[in-house]
Order: sequence, then structure tokens, then C-alpha cells
Amino acid sequence: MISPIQVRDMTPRHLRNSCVNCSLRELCLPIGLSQDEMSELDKLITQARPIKRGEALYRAGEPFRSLYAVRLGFFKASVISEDGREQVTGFHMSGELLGMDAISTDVHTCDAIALEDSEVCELPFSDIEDLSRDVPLLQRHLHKVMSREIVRDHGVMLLLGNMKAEERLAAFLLNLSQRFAVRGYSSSSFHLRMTREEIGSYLGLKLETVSRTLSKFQDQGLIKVQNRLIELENIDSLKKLLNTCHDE
Amino acid sequence: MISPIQVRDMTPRHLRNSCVNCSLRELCLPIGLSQDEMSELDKLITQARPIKRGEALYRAGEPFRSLYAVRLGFFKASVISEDGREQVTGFHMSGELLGMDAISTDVHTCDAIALEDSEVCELPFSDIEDLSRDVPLLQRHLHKVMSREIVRDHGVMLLLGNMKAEERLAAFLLNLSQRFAVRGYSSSSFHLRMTREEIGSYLGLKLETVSRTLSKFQDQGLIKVQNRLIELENIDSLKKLLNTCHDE
DNA sequence: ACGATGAATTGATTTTAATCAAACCAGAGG
DNA sequence: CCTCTGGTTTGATTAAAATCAATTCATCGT
Repeated sequence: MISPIQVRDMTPRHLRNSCVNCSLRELCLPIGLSQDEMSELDKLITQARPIKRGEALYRAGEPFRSLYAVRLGFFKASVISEDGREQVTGFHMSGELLGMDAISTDVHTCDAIALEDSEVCELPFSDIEDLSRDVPLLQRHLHKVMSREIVRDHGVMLLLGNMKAEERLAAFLLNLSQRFAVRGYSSSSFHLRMTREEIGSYLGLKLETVSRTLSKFQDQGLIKVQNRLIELENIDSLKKLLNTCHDE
Repeated sequence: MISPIQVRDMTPRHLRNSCVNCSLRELCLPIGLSQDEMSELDKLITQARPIKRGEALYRAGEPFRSLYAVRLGFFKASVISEDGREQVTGFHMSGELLGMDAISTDVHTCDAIALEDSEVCELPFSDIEDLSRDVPLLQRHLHKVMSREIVRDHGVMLLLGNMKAEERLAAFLLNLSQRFAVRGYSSSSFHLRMTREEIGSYLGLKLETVSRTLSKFQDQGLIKVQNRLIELENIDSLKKLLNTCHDE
């Protein structure tokens, strides 16, 4: 049986061959399924579906049928307000689950757009529910994954409600860094898949502010920026930017 | 059997007597359980627990065992960042469910503080999971409730990321108004249970800005403010404040 | 290789909300 | 009834980020 640790340390390349593995990281990884349960799960998962850069995996308003596990690539999820303002609610990379917002109304409430050529596994939600009735570990894990999304959202609220531009950017870069690290990529050097405007939308800033703040970090020797390539040169100082208490 | 509409229209007073009813609105209301299933559910629910104004229902760091359905009263939920900044993540009133963030790690990540004398039903989560394996409608509904929380959080992100102070306040007041209405209270006249500072924390504003903005609304004849008593005098104009597109 | 296009940077200015500061008010307890 | 306290309002000033505007840069297709 595959232990959580083993899979967690696998490089993305290793994850490519099995669709079960792809969905494992977020949906059903740390749960120790039996062989039988694994193969049940396997049946559930349809062929991997490729999504080209710029394409939508789904859009707000479309009927909800499935969750999607990102197998490969990079997505942004965003909501559009009635008056047309976009708010990016998250960036999602391999192993993460998309579409949980849609369960509540059986209609997608976000757009999910691929920011690079990507692949997803489609997980029909009614199958997940059926299976999770028979496999308590899966049930438990589904709940954890949804809860984790709520916790993540609370973190973003804290960021948007309390932090200054510099802190937001620092938090953003450190978060990306950490997530790349988990996936076996460099934590200190990575390529941003999104525009400054999309970063700004996520962080509640205008694109000019994002650009300026990145430049400032560069001037301070914290990072190196070459267009979308970011190198973190002083992670500790970035972290200090976050922990420094400003008020009271 | 109780239809959703019936219960939805019940006044809070009617909801007092049965603990099942209290948790119905959010957790298991719109699902049409059989009598048997209802009584199963009933067993699960422990005695209502009173929480005095100012007391914590739970605090971040405490082990997670149960979700809580607010039976009566008013709560704020808030996260504290490492450096001590508070972000109110939500206000919760009767019929709403608290604690879903804790499922992910089995530890509470928020504080939940009563803003007036309140009562909650404790719903041991392992019981919910057990029961929801046998009662698909409950399973489905639990998923919907968690998903709704995610959608709600996305709405807050949109508010924090995109809106100006006036829009945030307008959205906040209209949201409260609507939620009071659903519970059979006046939608145009209500008492704020929270301080200006708590409103500000939720909306990503300082308390002075909240106060000033309320005063401005009053000057414009949109609302009347007498300390914590709010009267909405021109709901349409408040809504217009939201829908008006400012950029592009 | 070259122009076109979308993205990013940088500067100048304005707007917005935060901050600092000083009253003011309402309710609780003696 | 009065005082104390926490909460609120309001004003003056400052700080932060948005906005407006102009280049510059990078990529892609021809």
C-alpha cells in the first residue's frame, strides 16, 4: 500500500500514470484505502481531460456534476460580481480539488480557467457520495478537504482585511513557494503562471501596486524578478514582513 | 412532515421547543426525512447549551468534537493571526452552523464568541458522519451546508478585494436585513449585536470608517442610526450603491 | 527579422481610508 | 443620582494605494 509520505514525495512526473494517484493527494491520499477500495475508486475516475491554457474547465452558471482534481497544470478560480468585477478566489495546482463551491446549489458559482495547459480528473460527485457512504475513510477525507477550503478562505480574508500591500505579496509568494516545494519543485525559484492583474485581483490590489511592490522587494534584495520568473533570495526577511506586528 | 417553507416561516419562538427543529434550518431542514430518520437524528442531539454574552463557544486551538447549531442568539467567529490581528470571519445567527473549519485538522481554527446570550445545539461530528452514511439526504445536505460556507466566503473575498467602504457597509446591512427577514424579524429595523470595531474587522475597515460611513448614510437619508439600532429607510438606494459599477 | 499586441514597469497625482486626537454618549454599578 | 467605562462620533492630518499616463518589454505570428 502506498503511504502518504511516499506519495507526497513523488515528483509530479510519477503521478502522471495513474489517475488514482492524481486525485490522491488532495482527495483520498492520507487515508489508507484497501486494494479493493482503491479499485472501486479507480472505476469512478474517468479519463483525464486536457484543458488548454486560457480555456475554462467550467464557468459560473453551468450545472454541477463533478469535482475536478488537477492532475497537471495551473488554474485560477474567480467569481464575477453582478456589476462585472472579477475576484480571483484562488489559484490551484496539481493535486488540488476544484468545484466544491458548486455543491451547495448544483450550479457552479466560479469560473475555473487554466493558466497553462493542464489536465484534470473528473470526479462525478454523486459517485463520490455513493462511494463515501461505503468507505468511511473517504467520507472523512472529503469532509476534511472541504473544511480545508474553508480554512484557506479564512486565511485569505485575514490577508484582505488586515494586511498591507507588502504583507499580502510576501504572504502570496511564500504560499506559492511552499506549495511548489510540496510538489517537488524548487521553493526558491518559480514561474508565475498568472498576470500581475490576476495576482492583484486575488490580493485585493491593483496591478500597478503589485508591480511596484515586487520591484521594491527586488530593490531590497528580497527577491529577483524577471517578468514572471521569481527567485526568493531572502525567505526569512519575507517571513519577517508577515510576522511584524504593526498596530497595538 | 414539515416542509421547508413551513419551518422557514416559523418565528424563532416556535423553534425553541425542539432541538431537532433548531438544527433543521441549516443542517437538515430541506431534506424530507422520514419519521424514523428524524428520531435517529433526534438522538444525536444533546441538550441545548446556553452561552452567555461574551463567552466563547470554542476557541482556536481547542480539540474539535462537534459542530454547533445556533438555536438562539448571535455569534461572531474570528481568526487571530500569528502577530495578534483579529479578523472576524463571520456573524452567525439562529439556525446557522458553526465549527466546520475545524473538521480539516480536528482542531478549532476560529474563536466563536457569543455577542448576546445564546443557545446552541451540540452535534457530535462523528455521529453526524455515522448517520449521514445511512441517510443519504443528510449526507447530501451536510455537503451542501459546507459548500454554502465556501460560497459565502467567496462573497466576502469579493467584498474585501473589490469594494469601497460604502459598498461594504451597504452590503453588510442588506445581508443582515435579509437574514433577519428570513427569521421572521423586521428587515428594515434591527439591533446590531456587534461593535463598530467588530463590523470593521469583518469588513476590513477601521471602526472610525465604519462610524463615519454610517453617519454619511444617515445624512443621505438611507438609514437611521441610533447607536446600535439601525433602520433602513431606503433599501433600493442601498442596493444601488452595490450595483453601481465604478470601474471599466 | 519585424511589427503588433498584451503585459509590465515607472512616474505624477488624486482619492480613500488610516491614524491621531478630542469630545461625547449610554449603560452599569455603586 | 453620579461616576466610570467602553463604545461611538467627529475633526484634522497623514499614509497608502488607486488612478491616470507614458514608456518599455516580451512574445507571437507573419
